[in-house]
Amino acid sequence: MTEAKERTRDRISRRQVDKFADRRAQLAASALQTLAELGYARTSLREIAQNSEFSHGVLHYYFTDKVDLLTHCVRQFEEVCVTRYDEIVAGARTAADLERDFAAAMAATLRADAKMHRLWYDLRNQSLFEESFRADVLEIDRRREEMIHHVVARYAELASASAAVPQAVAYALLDGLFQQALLRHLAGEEEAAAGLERAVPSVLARIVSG
Amino acid sequence: MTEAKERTRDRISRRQVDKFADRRAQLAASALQTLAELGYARTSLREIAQNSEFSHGVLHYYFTDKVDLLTHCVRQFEEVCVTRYDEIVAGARTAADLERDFAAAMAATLRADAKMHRLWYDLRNQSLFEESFRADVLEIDRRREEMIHHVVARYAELASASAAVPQAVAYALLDGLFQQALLRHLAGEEEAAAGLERAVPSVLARIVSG
DNA sequence: GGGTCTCTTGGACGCTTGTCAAGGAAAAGC
DNA sequence: GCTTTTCCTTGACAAGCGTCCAAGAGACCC
Repeated sequence: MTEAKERTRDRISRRQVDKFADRRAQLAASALQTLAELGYARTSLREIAQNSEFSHGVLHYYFTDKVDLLTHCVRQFEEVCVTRYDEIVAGARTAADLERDFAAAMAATLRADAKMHRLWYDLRNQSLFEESFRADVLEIDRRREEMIHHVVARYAELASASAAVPQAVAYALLDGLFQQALLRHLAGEEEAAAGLERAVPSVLARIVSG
Repeated sequence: MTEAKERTRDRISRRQVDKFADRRAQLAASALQTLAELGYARTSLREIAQNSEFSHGVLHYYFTDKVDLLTHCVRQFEEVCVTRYDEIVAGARTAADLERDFAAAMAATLRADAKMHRLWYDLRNQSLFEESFRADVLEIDRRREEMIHHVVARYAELASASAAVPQAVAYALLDGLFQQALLRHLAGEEEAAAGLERAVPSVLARIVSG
């Protein structure tokens, strides 16, 4: 076999691999949309297929089984989840800036992505019952914790203070705050996001000591 | 009809009502046990019946349908959930007492009732997708908030300080802390409860200003 | 343009689910 | 003790599930 042929074959097989991966991603996106709408408990493969442009049989061409699909979904979800506050941290010039912008960003994502967030909590909870996703879920949670840590650390730096609680605790507190706001928001309480935006700065101030 | 007869009939009908309610409670208890074990998504009526001493058909004698049963479960769950820290609040003589005992109690219930707690979070999350339980779930959450408020208010009183955040925020923070500890505990992390016990006092101190 | 390989469809399977009804067992009433 | 009422079991049902497969459609190479 000539080198040219080998290169060609590589290119083709790479293209196939990419196409395969792309379709997997596309189907996983449809699955995530369905999950966000119906929740884990009521999401079926047929329902997922119906939210895509394919028929239900194709799912078993791209995924070995349901767990494989859902695991892929969780991993794909991660990328959306985890880079949300980076630019805010980078852009803030003062502690007051960061406080305000971070609170506003949390409120904004609560309003805009409520269904995705409820899916996240659903999947995280599911991992308490099913071993299959647990590793991936914990990995995402770890990254979320890091994401919050960046905010808190930068905030402390700008405020010439230092974090007063471990980063795991800081994450737990802010996540609890957000989850409670999500609960209210999805229950129809109009002021839920505004309440979150008001609460975040005071909490942020309290978890750094200066 | 004589008065005696009326009294007798009342007594009998009351006894029947009580018996009916008792069996409903008994079946709901089996359902809760099953839910705590399998999670909402994988709990079926047949599975519930198998965890009781009856066959699956009886569930439709005591409950009109699955939603009726699960709603009853949620309500029944409430009573277990909500009185947990009352005696600690009553017994504490100093702020340091309360801090220590409350943290210890949280760690203890995390260790002892982890499966019940994961069920609670599962049901609360489910209510974000299904309207049916939402009202009951929100009511329980409101009571949990009050429960936490009692602790915080008493703590502030003993410390001659005042609560520095709204009670909804205090609840959100402590619940977030607990949930994160539950996550770690059920993932097999041995020190999760100990970590919670260590974190609670510092958080408690920070949400009252003195 | 015929043949090969990739991709997709739609139907079939075995199983589980919630629901229901017919009938037996047990208890209550007289 | 017989009848009536209450309670419980068993088996059936339609629907939905995850999974698999035969076969067609389409892309691609020579």
